[in-house]
Amino acid sequence: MTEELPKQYDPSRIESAVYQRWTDSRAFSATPDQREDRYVIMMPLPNVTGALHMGHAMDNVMQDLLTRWHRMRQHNTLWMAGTDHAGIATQAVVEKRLFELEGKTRRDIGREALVERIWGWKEQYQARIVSQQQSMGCSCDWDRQRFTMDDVCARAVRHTFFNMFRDGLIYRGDRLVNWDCHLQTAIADDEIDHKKVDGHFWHLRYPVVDPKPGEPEYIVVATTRPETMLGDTAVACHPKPEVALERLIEETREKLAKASTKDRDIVQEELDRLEERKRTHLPQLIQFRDMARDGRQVMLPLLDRPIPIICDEWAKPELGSGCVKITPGHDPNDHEVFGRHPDIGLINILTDDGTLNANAGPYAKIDRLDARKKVVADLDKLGLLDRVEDRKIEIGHSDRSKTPIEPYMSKQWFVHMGDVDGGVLFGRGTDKEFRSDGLAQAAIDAVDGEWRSATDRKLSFYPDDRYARTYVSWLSEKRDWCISRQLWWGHQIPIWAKAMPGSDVAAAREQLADVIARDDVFARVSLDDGTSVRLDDDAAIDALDPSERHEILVCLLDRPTDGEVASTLESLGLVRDPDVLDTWFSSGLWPHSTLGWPDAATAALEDGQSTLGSVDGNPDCVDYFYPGSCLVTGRDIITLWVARMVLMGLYNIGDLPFTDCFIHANILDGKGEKMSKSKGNGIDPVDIIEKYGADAMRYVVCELQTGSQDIRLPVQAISPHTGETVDLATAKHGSTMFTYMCPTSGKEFDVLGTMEDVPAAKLVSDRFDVGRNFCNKVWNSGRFAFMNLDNSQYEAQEFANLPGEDRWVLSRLSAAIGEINQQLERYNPSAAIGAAREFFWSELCDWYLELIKPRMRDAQQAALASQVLAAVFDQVLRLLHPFVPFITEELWAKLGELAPTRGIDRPLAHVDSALIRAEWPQQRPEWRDEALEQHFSFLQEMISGIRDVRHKYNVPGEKLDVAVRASGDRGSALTDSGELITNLANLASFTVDPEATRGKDAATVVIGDVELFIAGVVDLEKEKERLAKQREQLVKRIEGSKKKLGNENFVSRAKPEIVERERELVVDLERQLTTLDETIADL
RNA sequence: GGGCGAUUAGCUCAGUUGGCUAGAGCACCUGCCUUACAAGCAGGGGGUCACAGGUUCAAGUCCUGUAUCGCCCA
Repeated sequence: MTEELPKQYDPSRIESAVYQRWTDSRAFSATPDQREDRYVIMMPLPNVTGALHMGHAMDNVMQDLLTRWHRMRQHNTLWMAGTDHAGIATQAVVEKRLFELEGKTRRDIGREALVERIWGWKEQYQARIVSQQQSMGCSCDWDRQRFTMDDVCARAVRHTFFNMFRDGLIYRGDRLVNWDCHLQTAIADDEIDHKKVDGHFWHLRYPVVDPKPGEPEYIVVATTRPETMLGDTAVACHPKPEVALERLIEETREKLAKASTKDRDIVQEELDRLEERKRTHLPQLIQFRDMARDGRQVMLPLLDRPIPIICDEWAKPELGSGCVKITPGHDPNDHEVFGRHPDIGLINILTDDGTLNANAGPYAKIDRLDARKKVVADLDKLGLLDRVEDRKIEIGHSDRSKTPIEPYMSKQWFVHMGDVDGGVLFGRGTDKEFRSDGLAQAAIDAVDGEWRSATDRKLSFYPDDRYARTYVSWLSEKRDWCISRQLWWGHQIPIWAKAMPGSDVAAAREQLADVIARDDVFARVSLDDGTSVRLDDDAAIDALDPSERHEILVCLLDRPTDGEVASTLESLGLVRDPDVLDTWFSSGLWPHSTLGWPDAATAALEDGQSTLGSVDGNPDCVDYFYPGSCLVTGRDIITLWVARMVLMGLYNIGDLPFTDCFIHANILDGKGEKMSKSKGNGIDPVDIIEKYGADAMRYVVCELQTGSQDIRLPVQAISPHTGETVDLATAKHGSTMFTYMCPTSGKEFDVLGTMEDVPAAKLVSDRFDVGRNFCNKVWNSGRFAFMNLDNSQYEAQEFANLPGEDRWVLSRLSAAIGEINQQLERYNPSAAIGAAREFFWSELCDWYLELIKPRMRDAQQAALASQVLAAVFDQVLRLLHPFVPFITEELWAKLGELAPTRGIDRPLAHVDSALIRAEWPQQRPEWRDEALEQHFSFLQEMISGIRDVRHKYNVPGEKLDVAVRASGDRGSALTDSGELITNLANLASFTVDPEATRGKDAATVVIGDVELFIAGVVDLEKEKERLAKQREQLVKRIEGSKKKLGNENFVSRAKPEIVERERELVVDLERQLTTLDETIADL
């Protein structure tokens, strides 16, 4: 026998050693081979901005669960790990730190030095993230780890960019973008946080140029950003104010008719206002319209620039004066107006850093927010400030710098998402090549339509398909994707450019002839209207307008090219674009870039990494592991990332990166706020693991993952002053949002770990107690098993000859395997682990282990009992392994020492391998025995009944005499189970007799059709009371059922089997009532 | 403003196509240190399924509205 295990499970004693065994034996590594069954999960790459919290732990545990499950099913399983450079986020963190610690900006130290510092930050956090993931037990193939900026990924980025540029899907254009003045970069729509703040609505007067008699002297326009008036190029009024107003009134009437009593007053008020407005304002609105048609102008104050009055539906006749100022350079809606009226022109008044430029005249070089005050003051002085209104306004703030976003015209690079004439070719040059209308449309079809890839794949969302709608509705907008960022950290755009008049283009083309003839170079000439022509398209080049300014854009395919070709380009005056690509451009390629695409054989690997090319005649990694299986993530990045991966995968390879998208819950804190490190409510999974163990953490996380319902995890801090736990949902804050008061010591502590003078607290949650308890139970069931497996031998057994309890536990085991499989297939980890727990704890531990204890003490019976125990325990460890891998692997090793061969009718496979690679349990339908299970339920009910009486009459430890009145099959079955009942109910004697009667001091228990008489315990009054209570409940149920059956409609309309079931129930209940009544009468 | 969710025991959550007495864990109460496990065992109490209507023989489940909370988009 091996050394006895300690009574309490101590995860810290085994976890790192077990993990070491896995990595030493290369248990996680995946290599292409001849297996058809394969399973590939690409980790949603955490970004290197900071350490992981419990939200990431959820994501990682779900992936590890699926990975381990499939690996045990003997699929060739790859879980690809890695990290994301997260361009703007990481640069912002490092810049912020640079400023805080050294008082320097990025411009002070320069591009190269900043990028070097960011690499340093990345190394630090990547290592931290990987160590966190390893503590959790993540079984990724670490040898294949990638980083979105490493050589393999960078090459994929370059190839994709090149191909898209060649196909005309990437273009450069002047666009209104969301500008972060602090970070000085464009940011994507989804990086903006809309906040409601107290603001003002300034009403400004623009004098009418040469007003005719009866015309107003000025037109009033309103704005929340008065400084933008410096960029105004028009004032707009509605082309059909009378129609627009009438329509609004009509709509409001309809709304009123449908309004609830509560809203009625508000809607009525609005209706009154509109009707009043029609009476008072309509003539003036019509007058404005006529002035616009007449080509009249207003004088833009401060700059004294005449600007036209135009008609456009963007003007709202129901609001303010009915006229609106048009600032195409600094407002997206106004920019659309400009699109309809290009003649008005567009003026940019901003510079990159948010100060005004020369177009702002006297306001140049002033910050926009200071200029706002000055503009307002100056207008006021001129008597042109009509009034100022206080108002809640919504302002977009940069997610990264937390400063207000400005709409800003700038040259940016875009991916064309919409449909293209002639369509887009996907998977060019592969055997999966197909054509679709456009990039977005292909990604929509992947989930929404009849479309299937060449390998018959489509995309589905689990466990709730409603997220397919989120995905489709976002893609349906087909908005072009701005992929350039004015940052220094990221993949620099591989374009060299030079602007020149059309007349010079032909000459430039001659100079570049050798370069553009190369396969790895592609050149275009960008035209003013945003389109472009190929530089090698002679006819198009000759047709260029010689007086227009054009820009030659040369794209280089690969980094090795850059050296020689770039110097040629630069000698000709072309300059490399300084911008970098949006992070999602590289992470969108993740499912194939990591595998070595476009050419696995030549992928440049780092030391110690597994090769991506083919080995021993097996396929290379791209061919074998792409398309993958499942993406596991939270719902917040469906649009950001899932959609991008799909369209990039389709474009480059012609197939989906995965077929299943498993959307799991987000982890919230006790107050219902999303967990985040920067909010101070983020629990570090490592703190949980230190306190409870990795398996306990995993167990609870699995149990929490039900549907896509978000999960509340009450957070407690461990006070650094007293060591006690403090619930953060109710604790009082200290001097800041991130500090709390320790109730006992009255001292302050910090939850971010960033304050210098305040001690930091670890964050934990008592929700993990459950997991720790579960692991301890598993551990102790192991202790029990090992104590009894001394002489365990394997000998093939005939299932039918096994004792009842053995057949019962094997029947239940088979059911549990089926249930666990089904729940895992449905992406319901909570139900899966619930089923596993139910079998392990409530059936195996609570009943089976208790049942075999007497057999274990009997030398004759011990051998068989321990053989069955070893086999069942083997299966339990396998079933639990994907959920709680460390403890099961440890116990598995011990089990192997004691019972090297295990099984019932045949030896189980893989007993000598590590559990992580052992075969997943097979269901044995022939072991299911429903009748036996029913008999056991009956026994369990009887034993509970006896225990209840024992408890009620306060005879906890005494051996009792029990007689049962039962006959026929039931009687003989009970006779057979006599020993079992005697043991579990702790009886002195157990007799079955069709004629048994209640002794005068016996308590009675009625279960179904039998009566139990428990001798020597009864207190007559108490017994009457107890039975009367039972009778009352019984009568209530009978009445309920009879009422149902008395209902004509129920009998005629309900399904026959439902009615029949109800009838049987009444018969059964009434029989029980009769028995009970007899007993009561007897008393 | 538009869309999607949620509301079930003190807490955190399950509850399949409507159909037996609405479940689990934690917490609580009672009794047990029974030689695997007190991080355990045995027993128990606790719910007008947010509210109001409707459909149905039958509603936690389906429909409509209301309230509160959350998320996404504009």
